[in-house]
Amino acid sequence: MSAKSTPKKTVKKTSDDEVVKKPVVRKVNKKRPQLLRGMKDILPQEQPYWEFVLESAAQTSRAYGYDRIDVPVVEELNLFVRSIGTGTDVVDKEMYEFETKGGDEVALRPEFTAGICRSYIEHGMMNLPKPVKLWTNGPLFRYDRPQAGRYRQFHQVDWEIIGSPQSALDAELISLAYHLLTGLGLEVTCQINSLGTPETRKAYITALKDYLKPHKKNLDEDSQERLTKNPLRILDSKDPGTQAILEDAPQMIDFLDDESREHFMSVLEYLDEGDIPYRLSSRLVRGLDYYTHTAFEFILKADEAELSPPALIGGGRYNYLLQELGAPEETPAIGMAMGVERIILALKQAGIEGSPAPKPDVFLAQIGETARKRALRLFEELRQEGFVVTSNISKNKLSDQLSLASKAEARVTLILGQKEMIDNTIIVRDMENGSQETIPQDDLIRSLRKQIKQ
RNA sequence: GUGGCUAUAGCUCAGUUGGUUAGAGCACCGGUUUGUGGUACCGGGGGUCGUGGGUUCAAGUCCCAUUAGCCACCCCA
Repeated sequence: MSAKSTPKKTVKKTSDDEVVKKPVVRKVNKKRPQLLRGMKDILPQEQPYWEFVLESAAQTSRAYGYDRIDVPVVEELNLFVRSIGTGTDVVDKEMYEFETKGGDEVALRPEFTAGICRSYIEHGMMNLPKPVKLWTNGPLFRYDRPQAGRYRQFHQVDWEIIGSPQSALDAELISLAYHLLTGLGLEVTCQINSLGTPETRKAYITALKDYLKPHKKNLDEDSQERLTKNPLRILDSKDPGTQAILEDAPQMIDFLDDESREHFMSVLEYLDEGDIPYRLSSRLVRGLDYYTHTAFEFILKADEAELSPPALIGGGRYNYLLQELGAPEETPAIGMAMGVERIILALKQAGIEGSPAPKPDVFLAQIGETARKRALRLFEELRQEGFVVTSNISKNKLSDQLSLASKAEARVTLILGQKEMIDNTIIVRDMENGSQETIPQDDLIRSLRKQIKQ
C-alpha cells in the first residue's frame, strides 16, 4: 500500500498524486449499524435547546464585537502536540489521530485554540487592528471514556482575543461569559486564578514539589505519580488525604512576579467595576500547557460545594502560544470555550426550555386531485406572503389532515376541496374554536392577514 | 485507562422460585357512511428479550465473555 511505503515523518512532502488508486476490497458486516461509543445523534426534540444556546451565543458574540471564523476539523497532529503540550492527557491519551492515504499524520481537533492560532498566523491577521476578536463553534473530538455531559464528539462555542495583553480584555471576556450564561437563565459563579508566567510557575512548581515530597507516602496514588509528571494537577485531586495535605501548601499567588500580580489585580478590579461576581480559587489549574496569567472557570452555583465540578465555560490567557507556533512578534492572547452539551444539561436540570420551532400559522388541507394540484401552488404563495405554512400533501382524508393540523397547533386550517375548486372559494377554519367561514380565494391573503397578524 | 450498576417494542416499563405462540401504556398505521381535528371505541404493524457462548428436557429469567449506557475515579468544556 502506498500509504505505508511513504515515510511517516515527512509530513510536507506527500502529495495526493502519488497515491495509487487501488480499489479497496471491503467486507460487508451484516450487523445493524449503530452509534459509535461516545457519539450522539442530536434528534429533532433536542434541537430547540441547541438553537437556544447557539443563537444566544451568536448574538452575544456579535454584540461584543467578535468576528466569526471556522477552522477545519482535521489539522496536522503536530499542531495540537505543540500547542497543548505533551504530558497532558488530551495529547497523550485522547487524540483522535490517524495517518492519511498520503501519509500525513493528522488529528481531529480536540479544541479550538490551536487551529485558530494557526489560522491567525497563516493569514497574516497580525496586520489587522488589534486585538483580533474571533469566535466559532462546532464539533471537537476527544477519545475519552464517555459520561454524562462528556462525549467523544462534543461541541463548544469558543472565543479568542488575540494581540493584546490588556487586562481589561480579560475582564471583558469574562463579562461576556457571565452575561451569556445568566442570559440563558443559569445561576453561575466564576472561579478565577492567576498562573503567572512560565518562570513564576516553574518557581511555584519547585516550591510545591518541595512541600509535597515529605508527604509523598500520604498522597493518593495518582498524585504520587503526578509529583514528577505534572505536579500542578495534584492541586485539584479529589482525594481527601491529599486535600488535607494541600491545606498548608504554598499558594501560587504568592509566587507571582510584580507584573503578573499587577495584571491579576487589575483584572479583578475591572470585574468588580462590572459587577461580575467571582471567587478566587488558588487551586484552579488548567489542563492545557499554554495558559499563563488569568485562568478561570464558570460553574453552576449549585455545584459550588463540589470539589471539582464540571466547568460550563473555561478559559485563560496564553501569552506565549502564538509565538511558539511561529507568529513573528509577541502576540499575547486570551480565550475561552463553552461546552454546549453541558450547558444543555444544566438548562434541563434547571427546567429551562429551549427555543421551540415556530407553530404554523396555517395548515393547508386538500381533498381531491385538482385541489391537491392547486394546493401545491397555494402553499408557495402563502409562504412567500410570509406565513408559516404546513401541509401533508400525501394525505387524502380530511379528518387525517385536521388531526395533523391540531397536532401541529396550527392557528387556522385552510380546506380546499372539489366544491371549493368549482366555486373558487376556500374554507378558513379557526382551530381553536372550530368556527369556519367560506371565502373567495381572492380574499384569502387579506383575510388571513387580518386573522393572524391582526 | 480503573472500579461499580444496568441492558425486554420508537419511548416508559411489567414479566412471579427457569416452564407452552413475550405483555401493557404512550407513539405509529388503518377503521368506526372515502368533506371536519383535539375525546371515545375497534383493529394492525413492530421485539432473534444488547451480542456470543455455556448449564438444562426447557433460559428474557442461571453462569461466563463481549459490547453499549449510566455513576465514581481519571481528565476536561
